[in-house]
Amino acid sequence: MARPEDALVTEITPQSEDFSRWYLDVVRRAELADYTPVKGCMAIRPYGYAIWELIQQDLDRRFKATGHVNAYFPLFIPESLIMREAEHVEGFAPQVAWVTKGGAEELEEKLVVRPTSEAIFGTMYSRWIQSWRDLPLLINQWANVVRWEKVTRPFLRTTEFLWQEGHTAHETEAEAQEETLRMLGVYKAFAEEVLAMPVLDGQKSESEKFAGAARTYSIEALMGDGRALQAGTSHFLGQNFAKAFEIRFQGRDKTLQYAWTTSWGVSTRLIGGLIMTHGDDSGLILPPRVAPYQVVIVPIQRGNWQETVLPHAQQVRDALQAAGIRVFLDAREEYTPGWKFAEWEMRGVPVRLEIGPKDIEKGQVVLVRRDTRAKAAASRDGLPAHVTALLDEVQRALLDRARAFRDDHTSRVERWEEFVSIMEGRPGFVVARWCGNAECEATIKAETQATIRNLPFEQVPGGPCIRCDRPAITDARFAKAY
RNA sequence: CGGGGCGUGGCUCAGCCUGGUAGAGCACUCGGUUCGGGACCGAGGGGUCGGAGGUUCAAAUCCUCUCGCCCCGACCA
Repeated sequence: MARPEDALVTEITPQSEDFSRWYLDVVRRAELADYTPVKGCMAIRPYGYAIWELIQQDLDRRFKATGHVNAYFPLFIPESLIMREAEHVEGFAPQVAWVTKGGAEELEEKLVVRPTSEAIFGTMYSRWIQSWRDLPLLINQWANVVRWEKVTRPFLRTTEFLWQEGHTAHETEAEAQEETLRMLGVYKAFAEEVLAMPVLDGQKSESEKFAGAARTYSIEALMGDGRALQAGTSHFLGQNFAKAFEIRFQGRDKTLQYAWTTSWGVSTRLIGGLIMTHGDDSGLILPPRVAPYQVVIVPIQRGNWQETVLPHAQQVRDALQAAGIRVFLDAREEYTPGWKFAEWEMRGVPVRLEIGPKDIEKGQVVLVRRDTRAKAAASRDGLPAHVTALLDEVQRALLDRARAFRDDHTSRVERWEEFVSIMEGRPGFVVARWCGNAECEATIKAETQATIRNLPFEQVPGGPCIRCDRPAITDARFAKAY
């Protein structure tokens, strides 16, 4: 029996206080991350980092498949470089950490700890790009960045975080635009296929776009408490950064032209999204494709189990491992099976495999799904194929469930009163017509806390703005956001 | 940065109002019995009560300052 003092919040409620308490509990108890003495900075623990590694591997394959290569750029950026793009500085100035001393020496020029790397990429690209033959230049880096946030929360917003940032330069506007949307598509596919996290892709409003970008696109996911999470962004930078950093090339027509650039990134925030999309009262639920352990084997330690049960458990482990399944045999003697069940549920392992004397007699094992807790015996003959199929099924079921939840909490709204009542009560995405006016957007935010998450690509034309009754120019997705 | 709450063994907290020998549960260590949903018995170890200053014969407790965390707002991946 679960002891009451060990239970999580008994029900995941949409009230943000309980949900956020639940979230912090899961992060800590699933051993994903922990607070450090460094303000606003967390330590990602090995289990949490293993999830990040799986995310990295999969994304990296997708980046390579679309022609990108990895490189690494400096952590420090001289003040003069970051100052070159006016909107960019203005946008990031309140959030940057400064280095003013090196050893005992006061620095002649202050350095910022990169909040993002457009400035240094731009500087290097200006040296590397001379001719249209040098384009496109498609580079990604895996790095840490620092943003001096006022309020932090593990994975969702920390002072320092890990991410990947792709920076590309192109010959034409159309090519750069195509790249921007291509990478948004990569993110969407990754989020849905791997994280089982359905997302809505669209364009950011002017007020929400990246500082210095011409256009920003995002994917937005819906968390269990009905708030939206920006899960990835892709920016069409136009020639803004090319002009600021003098990224010029001689074109096919012999004229000197500015390149068209893009940048795009996702961060360890995805792990926060994963937790809040799939978790339940027993803790984390990991989609198999990002589960460090896809199967945990719990041997039933009865009698002389080391000799009667353990060899069978090892054999099962080896068979699953040979089939490419990430499996862990939990043979720790100091914990009872019940304790291990709860522990691995907390940590989100998609499938638990129990094996004890009864099973060995019958030539079977017991498989338990984390997402539904459904328990079934399975023959040891053909087990790897069976488990592989089960993992695929769990992966699919998680996406279906998350999508059903998201659709359930997405409504199209025509009347302002309805908009307000949804934001007050059951939260979620609200799709409504909008005039395109920034003040109107700000008013909506002030009155309801809802912001425009993005503007859908598919538009339903006509009609007045949801708030101000001026003619709408676009549909917009609204939500309270993290 | 505003408004509210909280800092006491690793964790969750009681004790504070009304000053007087630092507590509980869990976790941890050792021994034994257990083990198919967070086992049980016995014996142990561990805290200058976030920090600094003050009041007092005496401070976890009262006062001042400070640091940190959590929640609600303004800024953000």
